[in-house]
Amino acid sequence: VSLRHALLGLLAEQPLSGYELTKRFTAPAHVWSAKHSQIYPELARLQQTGLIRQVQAGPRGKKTYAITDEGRAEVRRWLKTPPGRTSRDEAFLRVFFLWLAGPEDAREYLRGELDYHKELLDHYETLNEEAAPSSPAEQWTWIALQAGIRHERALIEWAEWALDQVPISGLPAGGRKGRPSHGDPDRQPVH
Amino acid sequence: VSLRHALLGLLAEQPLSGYELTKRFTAPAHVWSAKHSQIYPELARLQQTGLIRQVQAGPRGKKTYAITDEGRAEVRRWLKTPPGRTSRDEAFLRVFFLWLAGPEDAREYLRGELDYHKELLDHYETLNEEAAPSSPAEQWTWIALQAGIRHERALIEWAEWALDQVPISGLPAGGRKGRPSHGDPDRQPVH
DNA sequence: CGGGCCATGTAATTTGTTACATGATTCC
DNA sequence: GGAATCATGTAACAAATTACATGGCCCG
Repeated sequence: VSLRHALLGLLAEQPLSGYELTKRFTAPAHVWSAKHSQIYPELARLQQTGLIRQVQAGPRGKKTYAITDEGRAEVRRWLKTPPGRTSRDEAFLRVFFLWLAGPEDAREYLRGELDYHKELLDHYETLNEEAAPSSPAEQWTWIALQAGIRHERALIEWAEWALDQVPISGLPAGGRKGRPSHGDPDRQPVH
Repeated sequence: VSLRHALLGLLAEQPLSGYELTKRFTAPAHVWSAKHSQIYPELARLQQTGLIRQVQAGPRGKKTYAITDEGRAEVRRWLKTPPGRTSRDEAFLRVFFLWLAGPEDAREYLRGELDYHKELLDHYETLNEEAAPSSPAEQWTWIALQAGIRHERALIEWAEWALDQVPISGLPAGGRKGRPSHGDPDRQPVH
């Protein structure tokens, strides 16, 4: 049940409403994803169990929640348990099956990945330049951001390399120049 | 509905049984995760809709399935749709909340991440050395493997860097030596 | 006064996990 | 013959998505 802890963790930093929390989980560079229809009931449950409490009521029925001491204790307890390792990356999954597509479609897919990760990197680097972390929470967000940057850089380099691995069909042979050998010599390109 | 396509994609390479598919989704370096209790019903559904068919029956009630032409077409169609981008990385999520833990616990967490990614990298590099991809499917698996390797390397470097950012409590100041400045100068370590 | 966003909720459905259940084969 | 692993399934529950539903506030 990680959504619960994600909500608690964000509320530990500052009081927020369900709507504001939803935006955090929907934003482009989101770390965790969830829809409002999952968040509102979860907030209700958290309040019932005393891990958060409503601290404000604004216009339009806005409810702002803050974490309680029990909530903070729960996050700390959670942080000491081993993290779940269930990875489910659909974009990455598809790479394994690109042999089913033609070289044309495969290249298009990789180009799409390249663009996506370039955009994300760009976004992260903007955040990084604007960043001036003062609070501990902001400092850890900054540390996490560095992971994002390194991650995106790695994937961009990979996508560029991968594009170089799949031949350009429709062009006479010789379109690509020397590819660095990698482990096994004479590795043939796909297709 | 990505599990469906993951199953189809694997069956496109070779006929497999539910049990064998389950192993693929449970293995350490798995790209997608699923339990047998989700896989068996999904296989039944895929068979009913004609995307796969049973091609063999072995001992112990083993059923081996193969993809059909319609199934292959469905994978190709899927590959042309934009990939889902729902990221949910619990281990990464926790980093944002490490300010709630003490420096001691934060360091321990990062050390855990470092170990985990080192082990994975080691595993991937072993696979890479053993790799001799001949079929197109194996070649794309190999290309995907390179992404994994770059990914793990990036995260290992990040974890090492991050460990250097959080002070070692219980030791007199001066335990750490010069940290490279990164963007903003004089950025203070956490806590 | 109308369009866009703020703001919250519930219901229906799908997806995923955990637990329950069973039995065959192989290897020692 | 007993333990490990192969092998498949169902049921109950939890988590997540999609669709339904409603209304207030703000700005032009």
